[in-house]
Parts: sequence; C-alpha cells; structure tokens
Amino acid sequence: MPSNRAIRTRKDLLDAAGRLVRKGTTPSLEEIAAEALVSRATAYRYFPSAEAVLAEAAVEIGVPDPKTLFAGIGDDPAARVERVDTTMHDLSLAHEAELRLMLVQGLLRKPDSAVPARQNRRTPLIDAALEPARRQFKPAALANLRRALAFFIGTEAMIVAKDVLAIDDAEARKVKRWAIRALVEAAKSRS
Amino acid sequence: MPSNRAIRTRKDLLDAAGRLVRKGTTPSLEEIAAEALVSRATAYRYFPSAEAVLAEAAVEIGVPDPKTLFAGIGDDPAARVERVDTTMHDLSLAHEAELRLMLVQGLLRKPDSAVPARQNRRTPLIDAALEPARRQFKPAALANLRRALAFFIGTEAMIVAKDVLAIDDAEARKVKRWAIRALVEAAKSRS
DNA sequence: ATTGAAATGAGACGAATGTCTCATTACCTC
DNA sequence: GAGGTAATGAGACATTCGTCTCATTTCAAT
Repeated sequence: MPSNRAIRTRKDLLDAAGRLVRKGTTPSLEEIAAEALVSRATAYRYFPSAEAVLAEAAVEIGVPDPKTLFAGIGDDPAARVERVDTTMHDLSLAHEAELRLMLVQGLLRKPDSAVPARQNRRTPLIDAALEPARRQFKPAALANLRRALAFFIGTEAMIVAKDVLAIDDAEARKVKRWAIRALVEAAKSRS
Repeated sequence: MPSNRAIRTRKDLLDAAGRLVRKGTTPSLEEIAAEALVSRATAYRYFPSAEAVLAEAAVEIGVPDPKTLFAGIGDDPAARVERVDTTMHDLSLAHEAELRLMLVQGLLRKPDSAVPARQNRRTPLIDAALEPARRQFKPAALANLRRALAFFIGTEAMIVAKDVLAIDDAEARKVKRWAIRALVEAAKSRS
C-alpha cells in the first residue's frame, strides 16, 4: 500500500500537470516534476511519460451525475438534452487544454492496444436525459437519436466548432440547440 | 526554382511518410528518411519535423470537386448531403491513419499560432449540396443547417463513431443518414 | 568530356528523454 | 528518542531529436 507521502506526491504531480496545461503549454515530465517540486527521478517513478499524467489529469474533470444535473427540470426531452449540452459545453470551455490533450491520447492509441479505449461519459447522460420521455419515441428512432446526439455533445463538437467552423461560443451553442431540437422532434412518434 | 532532383526527393519523403503511416506507425523524421532512402540531413532540409511531413501528406488526400460529386443526382438536398457524407466517410475509412495524425496536429497547435488553422474541406461541399434547394429553406434555418451538418460529416465524426460510440461502419452510416434527413427536413419552410 | 553549382551523405554536436544506481532523507513503530 | 523501511534526490548513462559543417556526388550546360 502506498504511504501518505506517496499519495501526496502523486497528487502533487497531477495538480502540477493541470496547472501547466491550463497555462497553455504541453509540459514534459521534467517540467511537471519541477512544478510539483519533486525530482525528475521521482516523477518517472510515478508516471511513465508526460502523456500518462495528462491523461489521468483529464479524467479528474468532474461530470455531474444525472441526479443533480436534471434537478428541477421537467420531463421534456429536448430541454433535458439541452441541459446536458450546456453542461458539457461549459466543461469543454473550462478545461479545453486538458481535453485537447486527452483527445490526442485517444487518437494516437494503437488500434490493437490492450489499454482501455476512450471512456464515454456522454452517452449515460444522454440516455438519462431521454429516459422520462422514452415512450414518446419510436423505438428505432430512439436508437438513432441517442447516437446522433453524441456527435453534438462533447469535446469533439467543441473542436469542430472552433477549429473547423471557426465560430464563436454563442454561435456554437445556438447551432447545437437548433440541431438538438430538430433531432428530438424527428424521433418523436407522430401524435 | 527547385531542380527535378529536389522535387523528386520531396515527393519521395511524402510518399514514404504515407507508407509508414498506413502501416500504423507514428514515424519520426529519421524513419521517414530511411524509408525514402535519403539521409537524415536531407530530410531535415525539406521538412522541419515529422509532423510537417505528415500534415502535408494528409492534404494530398483528394476531395472530389462538387461538379463531379453531384453528377447525375437531382436537386433533393437530403440526397445530395448524403452523397457528401458517403464520400467523406469513405475517405475517412481509406485514410484513417493519416487523418488521425492530421487531427492531432490541429489539436496541438498553439492558440495564437501564426500557422494557418485547419483547412475546412467539408463546408464548401455542404454548401454546394444545399445550393439548388436554397429556396426551400427558411434563411435562418439554413444558416443553422449548414453548420449543424458539419458535425456529422468529416474526420471528427468518424472519431466519435469509432472511439466514443464504438459502433461499426454500417451502424455509423445509418445513424448519420437518419440525422441528415432529420436536420434537412427541420430546416425546410413549412409548405 | 569538362566545369560549376546544386543536392546529398556522413558525422559531430548540444539538448531533451527515459532508465538506472546509490546515498540520503523522511516517516512509522517501538 | 532509536531503528528500520519507504520514498526521495542527485547524477551517470544510453538514446533520440534537431542543427550544423564539410566533403562528395549528381546533374545540366557547354
């Protein structure tokens, strides 16, 4: 079992990595060690590479659980999905640098790698958003809808908006709201 | 002006980089030089880094021009957008490795970098697809539609499907077709 | 064939990366 | 407080990356 000191050292490294990334750099493990006030050798004892630190630091970004996320909102699926999108959008903005680096990790992983694939934090939230209105949708359409929404919600959507479309934040939110409404409506059974 | 020999060397390096990337590696400039049968020094004379070679190699991936892409297809906007998506999807599959590396380049570029941002190949195609039916749409909705479609068409969409949703190719195409239909319909003025 | 310039190859060099060893420090138990 | 173990720091070492120099090769024009 790791000692208190070891736990603290590990945390210091993760915190230091977060600080450096937020500052806009892509730090080496040596720089992370210096920021954390530990020696280079110690840093290499805890993490094999700077990428490993960054990847783990990004995981720390908290996604709210469905319970609190949907508190005080009705059953309207579009409104609930929009709340998911707003939350994820805010998170993407607040941690853009870390998330970009995490995305890079996923993009470069070997196709046959034994390491676990990207974790998927958005699908559970999307499903929770649609759950109360499940009966309003045609089953086949619901299967399409929950996947289609994943293209608009999350880090990749931020990348498309900023790097490809080069639109500002308000515009991106507007486009996504419009699309979410359109997709949710399209999935509803004609009533 | 560059001599024929220089042009050939440059091309050899780009070809070599493409071969190595397709083999699944993330080659260093030294490895690219070896594959191209030139010395390391020569490789550094033509490109400042392996990333630069890879980025330029990715640009070579040909996107068809609208003229030929829409040959023999009617004015129906959904059908035309679907053809854009099918084409881009095929391209993404055929050049997945190169495109992943190109995406990494874009993700890591400095926010205030002087280098040109990501080139956007999909928007002109989307606009060309919607052009003949422009009158069918409400102007405000058209502005949203052309941007919303960009989230489904292109490399990032492939990443979401494979890495995040972990769905197979046929399923991805199905979801995207459904979403494209839904979005195009939603943008039409009630008639 | 000869000449001259462009392109190349071989290798030295400094910086950064990752691994390893060994002495020293900090912490826990008694 | 003393002793033992875990954690750390300092630095040596091999490797890779990017830059540079200089001798050699290739090519085109005569």
